[in-house]
Amino acid sequence: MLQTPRGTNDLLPAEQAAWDYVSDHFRAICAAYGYGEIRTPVFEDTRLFQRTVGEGTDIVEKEMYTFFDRGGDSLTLRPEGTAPVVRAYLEHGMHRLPQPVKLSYIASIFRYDRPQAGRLRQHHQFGVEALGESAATVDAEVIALLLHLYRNVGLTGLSLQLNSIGDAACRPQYIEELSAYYRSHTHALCENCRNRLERNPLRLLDCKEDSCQPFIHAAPHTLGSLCAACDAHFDTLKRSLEAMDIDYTLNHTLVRGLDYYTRTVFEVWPEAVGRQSALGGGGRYDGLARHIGKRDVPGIGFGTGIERIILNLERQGLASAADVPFGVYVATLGDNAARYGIGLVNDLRQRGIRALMTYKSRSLKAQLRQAGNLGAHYAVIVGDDELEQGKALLRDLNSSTQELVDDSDLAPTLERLRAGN
RNA sequence: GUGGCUGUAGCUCAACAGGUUAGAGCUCUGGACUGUGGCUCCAGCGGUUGGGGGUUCGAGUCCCCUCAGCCACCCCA
Repeated sequence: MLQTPRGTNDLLPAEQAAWDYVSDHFRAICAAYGYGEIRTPVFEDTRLFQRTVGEGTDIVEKEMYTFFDRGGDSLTLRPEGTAPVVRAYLEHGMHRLPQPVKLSYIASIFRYDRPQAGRLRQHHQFGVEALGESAATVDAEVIALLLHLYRNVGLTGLSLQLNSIGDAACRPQYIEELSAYYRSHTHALCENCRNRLERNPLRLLDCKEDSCQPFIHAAPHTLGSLCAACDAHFDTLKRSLEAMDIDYTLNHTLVRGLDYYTRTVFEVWPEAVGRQSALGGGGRYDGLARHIGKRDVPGIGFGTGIERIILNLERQGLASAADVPFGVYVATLGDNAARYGIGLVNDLRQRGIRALMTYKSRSLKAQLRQAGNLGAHYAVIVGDDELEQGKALLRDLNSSTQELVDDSDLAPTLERLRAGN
């Protein structure tokens, strides 16, 4: 039996309601904040991600779905949402638009990873990017939008983890400081950390190894070595968040996995016990555009996992059931009535009414049972008797009452009933 | 990529210490009620016990491999 590739899922009609629910909220909030939706290709030139995400990262090193097309070009299934949007901004000359340009997206993301609950090889993200403005008030807006989304869909008990990792002016010095500190303790570090020290020192702060925790605690903080400009930027961000009554937790170990981040970095975590997977995260990436084009474009954005939002809603017991749309079931008896029924159903559908009927000859009992199962509100019952009189029985399936209605009144009556539903 | 747990109808689960044709509930279909749903009762459909190999007279049950899901790690969404 063939099945979905590992780490991928079918989204069935019954599960669609939850997706629509969160997607509708996301789109409404984006509209309120002035973010326009953008769609970029599912695959891009492999170099886009190599240059922006960073050669030393897990994504580029071992998680990308990369392939050569028939023309010999190396393409990669989108492993994250930001780089393609920045690419589109540059490609379409959006620097001529009023800045910042605020874009939102709903996109599939692909990463070759070992699957687990809430961790898939193809997952989906809501994301937002504000491009062309470096003011920290934009950072605050982006964070507010994300938390607004979580609040509106009903997620509670979340914590905003916040940090600033500096920029080109001060980060190199910090990394030097951090490396120097760690080099003095090399002998006591785990093997992984010894590698990090060489390859990606910032990630030393991410280590979960017990024996490394004391070093993380004692290590110099990024916040302690920010340059004046970054310090002021972070200060404005904090004050802006406070102005919106947004609580945050300063987390000096939060450095994010991708190389392109500068200054602001943040994640939102579910409150649940143990180390949970982040619901969403993002940050500022003022150096990213340079890797793609000739222009410097400051930017800030977030990505948040749709499957994880829904998973957490379910864990909170907030499964959203689909509303059953107004519907009519046309039950017929006999060949003549069946033909009449096909015409009636067709007419109702042209009017936008959900109309259903059986595809083969079945007992009236079976047809009404199916009408109930399909969630129809009304049944139209037509047999030879009704056909002769030019009438049909209109049955209210909730109240179990029915009346004889003129054929010509049927559709208008149902339209009226739908309006009142 | 590492370690561990799990895997029986569409769903939720049974099946003594290996022993005849692997059961039940729900769902679906039909009937009791030849033109009136939901309740009840009856019946039917539905499984190469995730897949492959091995041990054995005999494997859902034991062993190996493999696939998938889950948990922890890794990492993040």
